[in-house]
Amino acid sequence: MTAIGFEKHDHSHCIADALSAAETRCKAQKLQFTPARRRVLEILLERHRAMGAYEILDILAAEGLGSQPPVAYRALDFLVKNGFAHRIERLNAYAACTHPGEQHVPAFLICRSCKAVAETETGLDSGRLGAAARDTGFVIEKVVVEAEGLCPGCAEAAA
Amino acid sequence: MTAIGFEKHDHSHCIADALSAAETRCKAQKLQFTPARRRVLEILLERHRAMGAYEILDILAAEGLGSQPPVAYRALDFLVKNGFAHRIERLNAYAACTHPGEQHVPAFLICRSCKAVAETETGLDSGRLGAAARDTGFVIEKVVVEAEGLCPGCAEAAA
DNA sequence: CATCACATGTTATAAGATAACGTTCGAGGC
DNA sequence: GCCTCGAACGTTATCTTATAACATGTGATG
Ligand SMILES: [Zn+2]
Ligand SMILES: [Zn+2]
Ligand SMILES: [Zn+2]
Ligand SMILES: [Zn+2]
Repeated sequence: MTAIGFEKHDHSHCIADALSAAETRCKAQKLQFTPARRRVLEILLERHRAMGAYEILDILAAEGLGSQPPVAYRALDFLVKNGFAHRIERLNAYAACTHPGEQHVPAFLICRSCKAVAETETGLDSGRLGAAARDTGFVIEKVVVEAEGLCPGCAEAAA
Repeated sequence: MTAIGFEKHDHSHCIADALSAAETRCKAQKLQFTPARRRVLEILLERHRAMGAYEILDILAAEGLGSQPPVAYRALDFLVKNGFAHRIERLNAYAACTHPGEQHVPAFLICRSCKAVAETETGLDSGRLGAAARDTGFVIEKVVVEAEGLCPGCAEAAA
């Protein structure tokens, strides 16, 4: 039982499921799901939270999968580029995507107290931002939407 | 004439206006608008774009206003905390607020080609994100909305 | 087997940010 | 006038995050 998107759930299987789904998709798209890449995704899925590159690197190093920064950054670049994980700008951290494969614009709810991160989604033309872009002629290619605040649990504890 | 929000305008006066407005507000709110803080805001207004802390520090250093990182970071912290400037997560950079004093949630349009940054605004409950937060009981305190793409000028040049 | 693309190993360094500690200086109380 | 306090500042050192650059391995293709 781990907090995911602020809800509890038994996810003894969902790591394996997500990994095998990733494996399948990599095969289909001729992407190389190498041991380091696979292990980094697995780490993100296990922890089910945002993790810094160096935090991940520490784990890889302890397991003999490499000890230099590029090892972690290369794996993360691969995962992010191919939609298996997201970078969370606000935290300089990374988290496994909760609905990989589907085309989507992720948005995050970040608890400033317990550091939990939930992924939800938004549109590329997120409300007024899209309107502003259309007004000015700006062509949006990517949108970062990250909210910071208190998750249900921490909000209750604080009240 | 400088690009502001992707439009051209003569802003020979707007720097001075913004500075005196800041001065007035600081006086009213008993905030100390010290030389370093004032100069950093002025630098951001002059350049009218997002600038890194070290880029600003270089200028301060050349002018004898201090040469160590905390000098720049302290001034920027003050400006951001009090709404005179914004931090742009995606760029690890800072920009003067284009409508200080007014309570608002800034959103940015960032040109990946020419690096221009335009500030617009959005709501705290930005569309689907707000809905997701309400569904889960998450309490949003702050929202980061940053879009990356091509400004009108660069989009045209690329077409 | 030659070649090419891609992944990896490794070293070094760049870029961004903060911790910590002492000093200065002005406003408000005595 | 003097004391005291807090906010700002000066300075040193260090920490975190990220990338440049170059050498090496390896599997697919023709
Ligand atoms: Zn996702
Ligand atoms: Zn929480
Ligand atoms: Zn603003
Ligand atoms: Zn542009």
